[in-house]
Amino acid sequence: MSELSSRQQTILGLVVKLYIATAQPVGSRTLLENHLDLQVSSATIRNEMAALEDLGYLTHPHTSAGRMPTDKGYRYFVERLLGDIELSAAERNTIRHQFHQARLEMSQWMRLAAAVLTRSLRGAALITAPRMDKPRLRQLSLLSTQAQRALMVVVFQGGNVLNRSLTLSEPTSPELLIQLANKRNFAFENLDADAIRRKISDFTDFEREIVQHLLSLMSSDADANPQQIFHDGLSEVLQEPEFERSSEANALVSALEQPSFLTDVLDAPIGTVQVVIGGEGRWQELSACSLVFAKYGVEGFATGALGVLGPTRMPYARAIGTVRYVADLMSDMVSDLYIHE
Amino acid sequence: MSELSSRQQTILGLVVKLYIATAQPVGSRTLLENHLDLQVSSATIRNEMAALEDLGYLTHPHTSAGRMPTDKGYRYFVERLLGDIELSAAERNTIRHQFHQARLEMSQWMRLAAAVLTRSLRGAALITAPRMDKPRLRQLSLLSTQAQRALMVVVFQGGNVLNRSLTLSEPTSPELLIQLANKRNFAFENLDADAIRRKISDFTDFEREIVQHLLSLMSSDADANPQQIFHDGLSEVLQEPEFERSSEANALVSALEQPSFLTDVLDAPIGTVQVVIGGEGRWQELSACSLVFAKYGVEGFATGALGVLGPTRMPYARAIGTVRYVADLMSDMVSDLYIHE
DNA sequence: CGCTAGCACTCCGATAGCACGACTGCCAGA
DNA sequence: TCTGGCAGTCGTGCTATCGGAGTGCTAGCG
Repeated sequence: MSELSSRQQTILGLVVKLYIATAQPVGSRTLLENHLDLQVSSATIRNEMAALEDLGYLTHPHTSAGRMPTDKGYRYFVERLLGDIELSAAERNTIRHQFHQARLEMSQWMRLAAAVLTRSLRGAALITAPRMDKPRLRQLSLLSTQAQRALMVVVFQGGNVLNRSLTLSEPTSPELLIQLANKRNFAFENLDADAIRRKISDFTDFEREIVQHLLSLMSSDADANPQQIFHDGLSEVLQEPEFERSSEANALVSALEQPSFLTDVLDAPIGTVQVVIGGEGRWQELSACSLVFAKYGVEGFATGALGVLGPTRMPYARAIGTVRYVADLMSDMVSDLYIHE
Repeated sequence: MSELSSRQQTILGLVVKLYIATAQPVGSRTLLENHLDLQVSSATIRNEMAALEDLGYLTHPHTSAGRMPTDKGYRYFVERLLGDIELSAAERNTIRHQFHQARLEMSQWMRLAAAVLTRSLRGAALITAPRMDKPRLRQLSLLSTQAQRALMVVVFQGGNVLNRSLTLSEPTSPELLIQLANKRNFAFENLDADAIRRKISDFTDFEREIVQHLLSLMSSDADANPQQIFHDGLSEVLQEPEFERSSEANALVSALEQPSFLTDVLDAPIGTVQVVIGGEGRWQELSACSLVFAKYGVEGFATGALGVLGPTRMPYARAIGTVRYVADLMSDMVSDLYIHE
């Protein structure tokens, strides 16, 4: 990314901001009218704009239209021109306050996080539940439901609860199931899947059958335990002018409905906010969108992702600030709730 | 609803069918071309169409356009003109087969039901989890997580599992919690919320605190336990021509995002398939849509709803047949899984 | 050498006019 | 009671036109 003169940076920044605000291509004259403090003429701006276009930061929808940023232009803007992106103390307070009022429950917090992002950014909020990295067993229950059927309830260290109903290969008495659960409960307490797998040779065939189910439940295998992506605010995004044409809107909705899609996209180191602009070449469906997201949770323990999806013409500063703050809050939640002292 | 002559019924039926197939207003000549067996002239058809319009079953978008059905026309069609709406044996088999391959789990079945509806009807599928009418307790666990925090895991008769983390009013030892859970476990086994509430006077303050949480978890109160509505196939619907204009699409998406909205709509006696056409006057947002849905489950025990949302121009016969069949399958699932012998 | 003023040029979008085709409504006659 | 035919209505697609917004270029100024 070659260096831009200071004046080019200013102009690029102004074009991006104005375009974000108005959704209209901005011309040299319009730019001047909105920023009277620019001490140059419109002709100069035209020259600089042409230069920025040659460098790939701006485009033209057609000859006699104003300029609008390219994805590269947005990227430069986000990485180099974005100043202070901390939320104000007042905004932080409002958000924090809402979280403190909610019940101590992950699903509540997720719903709330989505609502906060949606409301403050007018975009679609996405959030995945935190997934445990190496879940360790806390308690295993087996309850008989029918002769060859049982319900397995597993509580993990940290308070995650999963359950699954099993079909058994042979009829089994309720007592036997309880007995088995109690036995394994002590033996497996605090172990992760690998440790349990190492013990598997000690078991009878029947025990092994049960333990296989347990292991499948504990694996973070996407097939066995599909990850729910909670989303909210889709209708907000669809109101943006770029989704007037139904084909654009459709691409977005389809993308969101593909369950695998977002888990592919939402991968980031924890603590940083990632920005994917216009699908960044890799995701055709997102060509009109940007995604601002962050991983939250405690690395190596339990992590999830949350973010906001909007048109490329998105208020990046606010988005980055808000996503970061909400992710921090959610991380606190995870470490508070899951890592009990 | 006044009586129509047999010829008027035929014509209304043909208009509805043709309009559903083509999404174009159908004129008298077009109707004849598609149904050469009609032994009348186009002029006669025009007369009958005019009569049907006077009676409110058809409209005109403008003077020189063909006719299209009104909501009243659709309703007449659905209630009086729809013949055999059983699925063919082959279709039933295909669907049943898919269900038998799935794991024995409600969430899996819901996902599958949604997928089946979406694929066979090209509409958005909606489905709520079965909610127990009077849940009876099977097992209660209390696990200590922090000094003043505990995790409550409740298994209901039938194998539903819910959990919630609690904040306690005073520090409590893990042992005490386990002890309490065990004690209540026996006392509450197989009781419903009312029966438990009747016993509440026997308890110490601390026990009462816990039991309050238990009761809130057992109540089907919408605030305490918001009902998830799973949906799929939204993008299919948005491809229909009536959602070209983004405002229509938006109304639909907003409606789906309002959590309370669908629980209001989806209320029906079990066993029958309900059809809501064009929002039926009550739901503004659905004015371009129809909703074909049914309640499933076992009345008085656990029930949910499932259905399909599409444009009013929807293939009602297929929709009603498919929704009914899938609802039946889901009911079997509920009685099989929840009411263990 | 950089900046500016001015001008020619391009292109979009809105508007109007026109011909075409689809359909209705109606009337007279079988 | 039905039908054939005809006049009338209205949307659609095509074309032409016009104004406006904005660019690119060039000559001239500091």
